[in-house]
Amino acid sequence: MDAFKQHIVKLLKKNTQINEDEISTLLEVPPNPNFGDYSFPCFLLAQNLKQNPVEVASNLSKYFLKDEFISRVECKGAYLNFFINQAKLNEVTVKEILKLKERYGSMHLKGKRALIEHTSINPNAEPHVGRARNAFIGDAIVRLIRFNGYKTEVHYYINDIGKQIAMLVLAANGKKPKFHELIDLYIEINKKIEKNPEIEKKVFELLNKLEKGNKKVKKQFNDIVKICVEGQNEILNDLGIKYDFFDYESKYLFNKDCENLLKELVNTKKLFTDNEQRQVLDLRESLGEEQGFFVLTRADGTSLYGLRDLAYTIYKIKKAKDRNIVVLGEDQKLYFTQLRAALKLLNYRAPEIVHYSFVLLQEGKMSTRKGNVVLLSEFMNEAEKKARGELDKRKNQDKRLAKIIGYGALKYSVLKNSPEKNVIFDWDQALTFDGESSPYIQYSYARASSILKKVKMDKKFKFDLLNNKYEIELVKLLSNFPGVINKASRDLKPNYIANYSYDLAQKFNEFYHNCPVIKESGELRNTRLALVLAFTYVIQTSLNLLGIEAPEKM
RNA sequence: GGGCCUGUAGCGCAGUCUGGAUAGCGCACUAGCCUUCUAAAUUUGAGGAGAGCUAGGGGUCGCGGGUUCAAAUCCCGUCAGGCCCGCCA
Repeated sequence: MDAFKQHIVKLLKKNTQINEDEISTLLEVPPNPNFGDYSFPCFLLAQNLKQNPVEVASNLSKYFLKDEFISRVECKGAYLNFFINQAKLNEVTVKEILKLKERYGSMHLKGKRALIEHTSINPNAEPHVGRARNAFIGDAIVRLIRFNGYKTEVHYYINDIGKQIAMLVLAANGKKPKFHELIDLYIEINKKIEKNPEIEKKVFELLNKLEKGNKKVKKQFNDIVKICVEGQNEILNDLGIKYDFFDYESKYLFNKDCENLLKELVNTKKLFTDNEQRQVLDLRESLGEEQGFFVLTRADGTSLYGLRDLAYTIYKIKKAKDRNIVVLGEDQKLYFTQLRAALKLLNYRAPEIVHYSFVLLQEGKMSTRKGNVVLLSEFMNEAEKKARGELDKRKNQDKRLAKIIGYGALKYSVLKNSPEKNVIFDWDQALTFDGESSPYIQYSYARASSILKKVKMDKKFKFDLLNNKYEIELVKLLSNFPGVINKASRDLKPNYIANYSYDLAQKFNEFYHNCPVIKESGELRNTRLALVLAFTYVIQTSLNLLGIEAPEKM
């Protein structure tokens, strides 16, 4: 509807002497379609003119005539309501979609490059559903910016030298555990350490040997990390989530990056050694007394996570030409502002950040250490099982379909929520197949596909025939898609797309119910078929952007 | 103690950035419809299934104040939940 809005803005500018940007923000979509498609509130203008707003609206309305884009203008109270030429919108929208197909809605950027790091789960056990939130959001963002034309590389950061790995090395005791056994080992060793803190000393001994380059210890760490990374990746791949680069934290420990970085930081004059012999960056200028200290090394000079991550982030900044994005949990908010401030001292532009809040359980927080988690693999199995059950009821034998539907439901239940909201995990809600869920959306696509398979479309359209409220609302929503993509990409919020795709599916189902296609004939049938086809492109695109497949039959 | 995020119907959410005309949606609940083209069932009727449609009930937009012609939306305060605050990652 952009062309229509621009047109109205121009007309208003001519007649009010207000500048375009201001008109554009004032111009709104009325709450009720009976009030038109666009509405201009005259309160501000009335204030400037020192006149009654209702009179201003009524005077202004005289200047607007019917034209190619506008069918009529009405005033209602202090509002000037514009009704657009629906036949024109139908034609512009449907033709555009049929021309661009699955590219419709893209921002069509050229020659841009983006880097995104997401998931980056600690390699200590199987991921739980809380961690999956990072992967789903990250993957959806990757799909979104790729769709918009960016050449995109996806990174996964592996904290392969942490305390947790040392604990697992100790727990494994020279054996090579299977991936699914790691979580129990991890819980067990945590319990042991809690009972007997002496064991923790051994953990630090291992870490120390590792940092000094002890080959045997290095290999033990590698073995555990490898099992973990492979296991995690298998699960994520099964969900259709892929990475281009796996970046190992150890690389930044063993190469000279951290050392060089410290030298660079000396030049900022903000680096000091505290009275416990740690190297600390003073960020009080931007972050205040409470949170202004960013500790980079231990007393013995070995690096802390912050320093290694700073080195890694700079490496990414140098690779990312246009957009550099990272997805992190809400627990890292303060940490990230420190990182950002440190980068600023060095004149680097910090990555764009997407924070998400934690998934909680009814009984409280999830903790891998304590073992009170819902594992992602468990969630996936349940989702597939439920979908299988539904398919059996319908005597559908398609093997892949259970995953498409089950995993779709699971991803959708995570992605539909705004990332900053805490979510309390609930099996029934997470696995719902009705209402606001991905099977509902997929179903609408399947219905539309089925129509298209049964009849052939002639390209004899007559767009003014799409004139009942179901058709009109469907076209309008389709025409909003590029705007939704734009916003989602600006704010890095896949939930906008999730919410949109549900609205669209709902509008289609209303249309489906009220507007027969196959039963009709001639131009009406053809034009409706074109609308159905346009719908399938858009709904498929939006599902794909969430990492959800759209099946033609279900 | 300090900082950031969240609070909208019994439950789960959208709307808050960019203030605007009766606060939307889903689940659950009540009453209908089913006609297409997904699936299943039936094919006279009746009934069943459904991830389908329509309508209905249900709201102090956490609470208090302020700004404004106009506040769920902006500002201040307050309460509740989540996250963080120097050798974890």
